[in-house]
Amino acid sequence: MVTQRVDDDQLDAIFQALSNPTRRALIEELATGPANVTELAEPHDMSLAAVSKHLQVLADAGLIEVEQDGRVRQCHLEAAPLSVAFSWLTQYRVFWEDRLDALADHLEHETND
Amino acid sequence: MVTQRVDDDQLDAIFQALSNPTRRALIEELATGPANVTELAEPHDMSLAAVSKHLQVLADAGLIEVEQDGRVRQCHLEAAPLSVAFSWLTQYRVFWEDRLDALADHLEHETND
DNA sequence: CAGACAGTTAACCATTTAGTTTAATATTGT
DNA sequence: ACAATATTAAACTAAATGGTTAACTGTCTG
Repeated sequence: MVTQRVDDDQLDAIFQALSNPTRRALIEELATGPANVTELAEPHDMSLAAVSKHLQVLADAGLIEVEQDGRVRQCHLEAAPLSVAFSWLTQYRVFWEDRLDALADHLEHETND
Repeated sequence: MVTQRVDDDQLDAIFQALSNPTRRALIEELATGPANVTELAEPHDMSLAAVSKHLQVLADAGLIEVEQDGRVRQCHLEAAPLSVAFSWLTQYRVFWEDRLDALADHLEHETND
């Protein structure tokens, strides 16, 4: 098993990038396939410049890659950083699954009152 | 299967809370068991007030619960919000696993140059 | 009761964030 | 060359963040 050395700065950037609904929506859109900036901006109720900045944040966190093709920029999702965030959370998975199981049990035995 | 309806605000708060290294460290500490504010603050190179504010952020995001016992506050980790963040990432798991597999394959075939 | 202890609140400050609008840059089609 | 297209950059603003110190509140103990 590959133990990845993940530094705080990377996790900061990834979670920070994920903490905004517009950026999460952009990720959701990009999960269906690559798209350029104008396409990505279209459904959002803000200026193109604002979306461009959000994409910059995602790119800085490594969550997307942008490649220029003439005058359009094609953006695509990058897998690795999402899995880094996932890995961090996985550390605590056993903990929370136990707790949620316990909660479920508790609620089950409580249904008769 | 339980499809949980998770609103943007909750995900905002959870990912925002996770985007700071001090707060992630606090979660790591609390994963080993409950602790009070003074105990949690001790290893951190900042004022108690600063740690108190970080704990408030975690509590607002639902990531911890605080119960007062005399003059000490015992904090403990809450399972549900971590699993909410996990669930959001899981949506894209198939996507990124495919990508990472493809990358691994690619690197494997590239080792001979 | 006086003082120590545990912690929060308030007021402040510097920096970052999320948005705006208005240029500026590069590319493409006529 | 010219105008349209795609996008970033710059300059600005309001609000949020992460920290400080100092004051305050509540609880325990001698």
